[in-house]
Amino acid sequence: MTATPTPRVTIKDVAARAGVSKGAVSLAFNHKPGLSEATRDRIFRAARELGWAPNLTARTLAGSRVDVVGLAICRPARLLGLEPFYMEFISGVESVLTEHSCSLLLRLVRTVEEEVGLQEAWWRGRQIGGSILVDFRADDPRVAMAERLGMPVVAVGHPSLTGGLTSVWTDDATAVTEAVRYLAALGHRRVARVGGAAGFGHTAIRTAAFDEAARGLELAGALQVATDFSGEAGARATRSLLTAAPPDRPTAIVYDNDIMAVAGLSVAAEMGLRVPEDVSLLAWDDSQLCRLTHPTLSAMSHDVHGFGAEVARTLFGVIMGDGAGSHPVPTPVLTPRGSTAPPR
Amino acid sequence: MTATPTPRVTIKDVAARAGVSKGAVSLAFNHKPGLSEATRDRIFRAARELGWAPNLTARTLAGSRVDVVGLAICRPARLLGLEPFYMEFISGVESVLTEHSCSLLLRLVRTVEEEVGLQEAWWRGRQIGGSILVDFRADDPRVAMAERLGMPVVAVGHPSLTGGLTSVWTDDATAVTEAVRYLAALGHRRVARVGGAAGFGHTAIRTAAFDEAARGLELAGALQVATDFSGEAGARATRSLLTAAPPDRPTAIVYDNDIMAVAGLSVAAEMGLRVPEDVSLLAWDDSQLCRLTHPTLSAMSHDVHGFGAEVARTLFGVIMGDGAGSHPVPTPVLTPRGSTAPPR
DNA sequence: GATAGGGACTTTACCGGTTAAGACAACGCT
DNA sequence: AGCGTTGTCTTAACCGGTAAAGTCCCTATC
Repeated sequence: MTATPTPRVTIKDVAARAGVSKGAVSLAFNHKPGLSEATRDRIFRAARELGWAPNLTARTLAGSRVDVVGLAICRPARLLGLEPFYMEFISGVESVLTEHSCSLLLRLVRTVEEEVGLQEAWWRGRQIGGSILVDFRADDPRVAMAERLGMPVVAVGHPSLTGGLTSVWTDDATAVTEAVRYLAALGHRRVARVGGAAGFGHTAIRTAAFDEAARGLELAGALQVATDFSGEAGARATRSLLTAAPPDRPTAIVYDNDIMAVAGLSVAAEMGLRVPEDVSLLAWDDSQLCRLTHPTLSAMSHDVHGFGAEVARTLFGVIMGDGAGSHPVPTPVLTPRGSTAPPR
Repeated sequence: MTATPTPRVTIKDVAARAGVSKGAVSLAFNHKPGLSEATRDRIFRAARELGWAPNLTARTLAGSRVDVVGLAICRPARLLGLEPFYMEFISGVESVLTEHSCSLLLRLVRTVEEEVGLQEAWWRGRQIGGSILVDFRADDPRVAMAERLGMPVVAVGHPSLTGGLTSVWTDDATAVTEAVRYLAALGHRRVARVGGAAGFGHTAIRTAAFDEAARGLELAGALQVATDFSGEAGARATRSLLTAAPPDRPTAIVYDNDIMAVAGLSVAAEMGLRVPEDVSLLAWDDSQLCRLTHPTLSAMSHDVHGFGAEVARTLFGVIMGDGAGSHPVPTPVLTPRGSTAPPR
């Protein structure tokens, strides 16, 4: 990959035009003291006339800031396209990065090991000033990696999974409990949950919380199914749950994301079951998708955009030297819509 | 944004350990001739032992390759989260980039002007080796920009919009025509289209093609509505189209993306109209979403993932010096599912 | 035996910035 | 007058690589 040669204007040209040294130009552009207002003006004028802006690569190499942050997502590419969560999360991250004239370096990887290698290469190569780590699993190798490299990162995930790293997280356990309590309060005794991929730490947390809540409420049934987060898997899981005969069939199903809930909704329709009369459905993540279905989907909603923004803000903090900390963001709250009601 | 200091191992350390000069290490790592096998081995061993990988920033500055490509998307962040298209497109792009150990620099921008500034800064700053330009509009300033900078780019859009730039595009006009013909063949005489944002070039192309097709087939009605691509807008548009009394009411609606079609589907349900008996719906882009609704959505489907991959491949070609060219990818094809049928 | 031609490395000059240290004039103070 | 400050700007080293030019030695050639 060779770059096409272009006559690029450098700091030297600006210095020459302003009649100063390149050091002076550097001082001016970094708003550092040691220059008279007059010279500063001349330098900025010269730069403007030449259309010059500092070369970020050189600036990075020279050891100052790095205005790129990394994000590697470890999920099959095709699956990702479908999940509104990430795109919304990214757009939240971007919204904060943009304010700092910072860009996002994105890469899809196949395995955690591949991600570790990538993050390390990025960091050593000074490609990034810090990184956002997502989708934590138990004993995640990225905890050790970040510590070993001394790389500023923010871990998206529950502190129990992210070791000593600065983390931003939602209290999924509480949210799951709230969801189950709500359904129980409506009168449901047989509740099921279509969960995410078993490998993920947050899935495990939700699974445990669901079990506990069901036990606590002494529900008659509390089945859980693991999926890969895809709509197809959600549909399959729903179909298998709903084929049970009425007394055993769950009267309410909680989904781990909204795309699976949408799939579940259409499976119910396909099986001739009415929502919410015959079965109640409750989504998670609550993208706009939940408001576009009929009936609209009740959901455990949280502000994914704001979540991403908070992650980015926290990362800037870490880069600036803030000590490790745990930043909970608001727990997902129940937003009842048309897909939940008391069982018949 | 300051980088935390970390003892980084550099080419010098590797050179010292292997007992050679750093020039030799550079030769070895770039697979250039002029080194004996024995030395090469020693160098690689030393590098492995120290866990060294070339610093990409320095490599870039020294004027060789740049292994990052840019992508700026000009759409309100919140809207983006919802559109499966981009995430799938990006994952297609990524799939090819990954093979080349190349990363994607992503940024959301508010206006085309902002994008022009950003791309220019990226390019001048040698942050990127090339860029992917999307969402072309008539007289797009990015055409002149790319030519002025001599920056390798690939334009995603019809050649009539992308000037002399290398472009990758789908033949939307033909696809729209096929869609209308299909609906007409089913017996529909009143067909409507819920289109995308008026500013976009591809929207204009589809609008014109729709008009022409409707005229050619002498349809009784061929209304078109512009939206911002959001589900809400799609729902609004559908609602207004379907409130007309039966003789004037369209019996079929074509949508410019799938999210609006999903919204349309639920509006129909909400209004007590059955799909496809009372009104046929036809989506565009065909993400997995279309297979998750009930009824499933007929769609003009194209391989968005493959589209993204082709764009990335083409960009590599341009960077390697391929002349400008026009790369059509397969025209979206009609995939009939459950949401289209002859009108009653 | 002098010369040419390679192969295998090393030297050295960048790339385009940052930054610590140095130079120099003007100023205030004893 | 002599001297330490300040303020303003320049110098030069450095960041971590790349690549052209140079060095050195070994071998083939006339």
